[in-house]
Amino acid sequence: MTTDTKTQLMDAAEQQVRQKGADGFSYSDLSTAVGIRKASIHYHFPAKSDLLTAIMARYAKTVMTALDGYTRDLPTAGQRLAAFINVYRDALNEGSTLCLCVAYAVSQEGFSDATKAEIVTFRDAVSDWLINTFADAQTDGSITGVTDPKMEASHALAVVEGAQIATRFSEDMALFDQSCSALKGRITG
Amino acid sequence: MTTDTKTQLMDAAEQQVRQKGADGFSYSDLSTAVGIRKASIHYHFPAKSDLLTAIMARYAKTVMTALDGYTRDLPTAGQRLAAFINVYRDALNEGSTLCLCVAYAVSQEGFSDATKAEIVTFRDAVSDWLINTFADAQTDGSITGVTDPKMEASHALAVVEGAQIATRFSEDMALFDQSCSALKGRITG
DNA sequence: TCTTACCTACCTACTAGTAGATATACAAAA
DNA sequence: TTTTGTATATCTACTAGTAGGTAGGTAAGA
Repeated sequence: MTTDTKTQLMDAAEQQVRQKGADGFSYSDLSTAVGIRKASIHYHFPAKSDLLTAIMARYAKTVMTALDGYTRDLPTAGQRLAAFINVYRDALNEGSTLCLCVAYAVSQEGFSDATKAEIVTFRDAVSDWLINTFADAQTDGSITGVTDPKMEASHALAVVEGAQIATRFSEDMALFDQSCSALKGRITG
Repeated sequence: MTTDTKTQLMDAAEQQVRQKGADGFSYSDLSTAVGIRKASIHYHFPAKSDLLTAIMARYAKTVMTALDGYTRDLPTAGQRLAAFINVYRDALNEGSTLCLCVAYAVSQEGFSDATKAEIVTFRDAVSDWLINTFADAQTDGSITGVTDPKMEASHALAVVEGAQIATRFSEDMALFDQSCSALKGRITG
């Protein structure tokens, strides 16, 4: 099965952004990666900001589909939180790549409104998912000590994103696990 | 009192890195900010990597001096942890700037060995400070539920750095406080 | 007179982006 | 069936602007 050029471009761009940031790659890099002339990329994505927006939108869709899948398939809030942590663990690739959102955090100022909007929408969706998960935990008791789901949600997101940054420097996945273990330790079922 | 050019350059560079990342500013931007010709910057910092290394080293020194001051002046581990969280809170400037370390995280791959070494040294120093703080908490009881100081240290660092990222997008300091409140809530004295 | 701290003028390499030609495929009209 | 038209996806060749960095000169102070 051959992947169409547009998808190949998005794949390569996402990879590069997560490795080096939005300012860390060029259309020239991309053309080498995909095997297409630099100018041809502009056919699919007229401006770099279009590409940046497109990969953020796709990333949001992919992650939210996974999270919604956990809501459907995993019976307890604790299991869903564990799965959530694993999404951010897998995104690391042994420290070589970051979650797209973390990678976007630094360059954020130079982004187009469309890109920024896509990021905010994604973060809100993840937040809501976490709030629901912690609210469920209050009912099913699968996570200890939950009194404020909203607070727990922003705390949990900070932990996994912060753990990514730490692991990025150490290139040791054990540090990610150590950073998250206080959160994981509260899962009882 | 007039600040010397080298310091002015480092001040401007640090500001820009924390706003836009290491790839987000140029010697040209810097020359405008400081009022010196672009070529003259090379007199003080022959290569951009020299400047990047210098501001990381200075930042590390400043932060560690502050933290060591807390160890000296603040009687309980709880008070020291609260002060630590505040360092990362103040670094945010309402969401417009990040801690230099977080700002460096994305571009990290393209850095010189000297710059990387400076980052690692700094992170190790902060880690050690946190480990000592949590170890003290086990003795003075000023933070609840501390059983593993090393684990607590990496957890706490992840929380404050992750909280910075979240706040960066929302530009609402309340989100930083909310993300840290689970950690702060464990301080009893 | 040597050092410090700047300058002008320049270089090469790369950036995003544009213009216009071309090859292919597929469908409607002659 | 052949011709014509059109959309898709690519190409070559180019632009203006910016990147980091260098060469060599200059003015002031120790």
